[in-house]
Amino acid sequence: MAVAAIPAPRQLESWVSFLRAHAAITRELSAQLQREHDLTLNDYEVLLHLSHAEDGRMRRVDLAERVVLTASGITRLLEGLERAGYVCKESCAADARVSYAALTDKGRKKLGSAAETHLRGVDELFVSRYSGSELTALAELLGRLPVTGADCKPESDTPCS
Amino acid sequence: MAVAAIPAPRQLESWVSFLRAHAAITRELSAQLQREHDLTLNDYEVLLHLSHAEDGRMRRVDLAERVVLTASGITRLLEGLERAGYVCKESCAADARVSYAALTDKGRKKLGSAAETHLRGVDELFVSRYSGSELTALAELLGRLPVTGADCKPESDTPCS
DNA sequence: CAGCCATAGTTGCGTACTCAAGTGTAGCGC
DNA sequence: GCGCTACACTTGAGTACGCAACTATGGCTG
Repeated sequence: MAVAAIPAPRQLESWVSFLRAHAAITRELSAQLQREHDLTLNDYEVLLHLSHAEDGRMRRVDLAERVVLTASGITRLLEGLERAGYVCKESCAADARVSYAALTDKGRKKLGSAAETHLRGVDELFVSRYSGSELTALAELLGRLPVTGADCKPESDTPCS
Repeated sequence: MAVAAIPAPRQLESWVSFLRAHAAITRELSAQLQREHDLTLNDYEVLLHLSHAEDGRMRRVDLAERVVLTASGITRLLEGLERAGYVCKESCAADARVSYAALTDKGRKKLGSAAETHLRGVDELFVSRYSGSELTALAELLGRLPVTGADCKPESDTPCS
């Protein structure tokens, strides 16, 4: 019957904490970014990834994987960032299928100011609750988790060159 | 300027892992539940919380806090579960403002079968990646994170009695 | 009792996504 | 060259929320 079952065994506690904490923190951080900079948390993450990428640009599909969105999700997200002038579309000479999202100067500047807000928030809600060694441990543990159905795929920076 | 800044210091690694892992895992788990049982991850969580509650029912507002949704979010989510017959609305004799969400037999049964899928998924994607002591450590660490702007508030089971 | 603020819940509207179906291009076997 | 599957991306339709504004009730203070 499994009626009285629905077990909430000890091992699941961390899972539950994980769910709840994520929901609460990202909600707050997203609200902060929205209020102060009119950016989503995902918008911010996209700008951040672009800023770290070679030439400040990435293939849309790789970007999607980084922020764990679908192809269509990235299209719409970038739509907004393009409209705001933070990124622009570039095409690839070697492969007409791919188009890049490239960070503009305006976007880089925006990221700089949004980063202040965001880093403060992350620090307050996340980092400050742990010691240095705890953060290291946490990073190691969380790093084992899958990132897509096909698991981790940390580097895919061979676009079409 | 902060242009070259946008620091991705070591301490933020765990934060980034946290974000990505959550997005990837919940996406997969939600897709599983949707495919096999036509339930959202949040639907499932709500049924689960109800099943643990006294008399299988909770105030909507408490439920909202548990699953980290807003009041309106809970209203709409419960709308769906009520339509499906998994929960039903009950009013409170002592306080006409509150209404309960109560688990039906059908809902309990549904939860039982969905739990198999879900627990398998959680185990596969989360639990199995850690040892017992690691899980304990993780639970402790994640348990420190805030759950709302007003922080943790683990027990609020004094509805109107 | 009247007046007032807090609380529980709902509703309108906007948004950030997803999935499925479509377009255009690349690279393959022949 | 002609088809064929694979890929990068876009588009249409639908969904799961959040926020702000609303109603209805409760409890408090005079």
